Amino acid sequence: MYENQVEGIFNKILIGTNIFLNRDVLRHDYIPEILPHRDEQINRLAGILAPALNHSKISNIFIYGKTGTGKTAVSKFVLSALENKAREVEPLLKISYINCRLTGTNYRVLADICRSLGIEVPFTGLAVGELFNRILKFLNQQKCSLVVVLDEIDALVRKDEDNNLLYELTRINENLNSNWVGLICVSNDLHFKEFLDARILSCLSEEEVVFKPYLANELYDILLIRVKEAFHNDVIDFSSLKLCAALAAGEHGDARRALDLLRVAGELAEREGIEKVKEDHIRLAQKKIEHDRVSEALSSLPLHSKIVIVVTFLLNNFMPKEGVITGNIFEIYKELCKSIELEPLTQRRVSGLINELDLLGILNARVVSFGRFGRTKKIRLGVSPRTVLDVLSEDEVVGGLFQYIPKCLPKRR
DNA sequence: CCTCCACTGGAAACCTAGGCTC
DNA sequence: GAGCCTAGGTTTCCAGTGGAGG
Repeated sequence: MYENQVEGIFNKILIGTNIFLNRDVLRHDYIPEILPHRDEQINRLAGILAPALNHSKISNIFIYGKTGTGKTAVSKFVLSALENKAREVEPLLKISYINCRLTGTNYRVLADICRSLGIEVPFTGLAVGELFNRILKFLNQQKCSLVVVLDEIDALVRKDEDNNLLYELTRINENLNSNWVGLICVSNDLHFKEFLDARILSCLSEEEVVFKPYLANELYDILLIRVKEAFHNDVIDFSSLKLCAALAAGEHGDARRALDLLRVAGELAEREGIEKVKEDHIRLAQKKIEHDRVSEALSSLPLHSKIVIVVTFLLNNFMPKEGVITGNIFEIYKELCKSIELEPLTQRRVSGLINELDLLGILNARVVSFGRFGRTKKIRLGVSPRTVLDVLSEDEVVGGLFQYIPKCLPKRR
C-alpha cells in the first residue's frame, strides 16, 4: 500500500503540477532559442567570429554589461552556432568556456582550458608555464584553433595584479603556426578597464560589444516568451508579469533576477496549492530570494568568520547604543575561541575577516577616528539579527555560542 | 601646533597540502 | 628523495593616520 502512496507522489512530479510546464526554462543556464532585444549584439558577435570558418584568426573581443543583460546567453548562443558550423566546414576549432569567478586563479583557468581540450592535468602542482606549454603543444599537434571565453574576467584581474595570465594569452599566437587563439573577455564591471595595462587592453579589445541593461518593457517581452514554455496556460496574469518586469528593471535591468522572481513565485503558489501566480506571490518571492541569499552566505562562511558574526551579534545585544569597534570584537572573539578550545587568529587576521564580511554585506564596517582615543573601525551587522540567529544557531560549532555572556564588556565611549 | 591612541592596511615571510621532474 | 612548482590561509612586522586634547 505504501508503494501506491509513494508512486502517487512520484507520478505527481512526473506529470507536473498545475503550475509548471517546464521549470528548467527559468534556470540561469538555460539558453533560449530566441533572445529578444539582442539582435544587434548577436549580429555583431557573429560578424566578428565568422572569419574563423575561413581559417582566419578572429579579432579579440571585449564584452561589457551588468549581470543579467544577456552577455553569457548571447555568447553561448553564438558560439554553439559557430561550433556546429565549424564541424560541417572542416577546420578544427575548439571552444573553451571559463567562468573566472568560479575558477578563481590563473592556474585553474589554464587547467580548465586544458581539461576542455581533453588534456588531463592535476588540480595543483604544475608550474603555470608548464600548463601553457601543454596547451601550445596540443594546438600545434592537432593543428587546431581555439576560442577562449573568459567570463567574469574582472574577478580574475583583481586577484592577479600584474595580469600575467592575460599578457601571456595575448602573446600566445606568436608561438603558433597557421592556427590561432582568439579571446573573448566578458566583464560585469564597466570600470574594470582601469585595472588593465594599456598594452594588454588594446590587444584584448580589438572589438567591443556593449550590453545595455534591459528596460522594463524589454524584460516583459523576455518573460512573456519564457512564461509560455515554463508555465501552464493562464497561470500568470498580465499584471503579475508587469510587476515582475518592473521589480527587475529597478535592479539595473537584470533578466536573471526577473526569471528568479518568476520561478520562486511559481513555487510559492505551488506550495499553497493555488493554480494562479498573483502579485503577492511575486512580492513574497522578492523577499524570499533576498532571505535565501543571506542564509546561504552565512551558512557557507568559514568557522572563524562565523564566530566574528556571533560576536558582533552579542555585542549588538549587550551594548546596542555605543557602537562596536575592532578591539571589542577581538577581545570577545578570543573569549569565545577559548570556550570552544579553538586557537584564535591574530588581530590582524580578524581585522581582515571583518573587511571580507563588509565586502559581502554581512557586516558594515566604517573607519572612524576618536582623536585622542585612536583610529579604528566601527562595526555593525549588515543583515537582520533575526536571520543571523536563525541560520547560525543551527550550526554545530557556533550554535551554542549565542548563550555566551561576555566576561569583560567593553567600556563605554 | 604637537602628541599620541588604537588601530589600519601593505608587504613579506611562513605553513600546509598537493604535485611535478630528474 | 631533493628541489622545484602551485594555491590559499595565516603570522609577523611596521609605517601611516584622523583628530581630541593638551
